[in-house]
Amino acid sequence: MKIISWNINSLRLRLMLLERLVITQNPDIICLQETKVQDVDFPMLEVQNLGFKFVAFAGEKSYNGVAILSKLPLTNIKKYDILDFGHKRHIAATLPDETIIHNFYVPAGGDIPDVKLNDKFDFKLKFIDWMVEYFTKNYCQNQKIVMLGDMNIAPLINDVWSHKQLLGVVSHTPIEVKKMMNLQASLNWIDAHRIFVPDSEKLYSWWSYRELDPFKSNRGRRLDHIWITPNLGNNLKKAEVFKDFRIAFKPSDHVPIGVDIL
DNA sequence: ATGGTTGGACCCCAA
Repeated sequence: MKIISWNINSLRLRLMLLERLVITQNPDIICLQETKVQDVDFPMLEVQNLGFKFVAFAGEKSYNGVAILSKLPLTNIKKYDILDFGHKRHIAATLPDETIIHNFYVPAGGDIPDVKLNDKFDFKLKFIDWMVEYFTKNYCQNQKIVMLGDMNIAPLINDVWSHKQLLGVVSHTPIEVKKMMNLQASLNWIDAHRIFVPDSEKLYSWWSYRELDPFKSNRGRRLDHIWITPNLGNNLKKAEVFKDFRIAFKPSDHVPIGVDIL
């Protein structure tokens, strides 16, 4: 089973790129963030024509929005309005083999890494706390969970182009990284991509639109993640980053990332 | 040290 996560930054604008992803990678499941489409305008026909019979989405006008596109039946679909901000940043569903998929779009957190000066940063930190509490309280033994999405945090030194220069930049500040480590510890989550790419190697999933030639300057960050519970560890066969999508025509600033799980 | 770009709505906000 191949599962892909992608912050698509407008689903309707990038249906052609989504089609390319489906044709080249043939995933069973695609989890999207920043769909930027309210539910009444969701391009259901287009998505079904790409082969996804089972679709779950939670969207709003202009901002946020998440979706799960699946070739396998989805049951027990859940959408949480985390911290009651009215933001569509979470959707979850259960697969036929009982594996649960949680798709998150964690708040970016604004520019100033200070909760007293910046409400958005406060929201981001509390959002991660909510995730920790949710998984701690709701986990049942032997449950298989895939938790993925745009976490908007690059936790490791080699998840950013310059650890030193980004220590004060929202996405790589010590306080966020600590929160993310708390979350990782909550269920002993496995960071799928770092099983295959050692911590000593640079690995990115996002490059700013403000770079003229993103791969030349290569000032990337790994903001997108796929984590699995330890009981899925032996089933994890591959983890990929589809870098080419960053230099496609009209790209998202994030590229799709994927895992193969038996 | 600063500004650079994009998407979607509206005359700017969030990223």
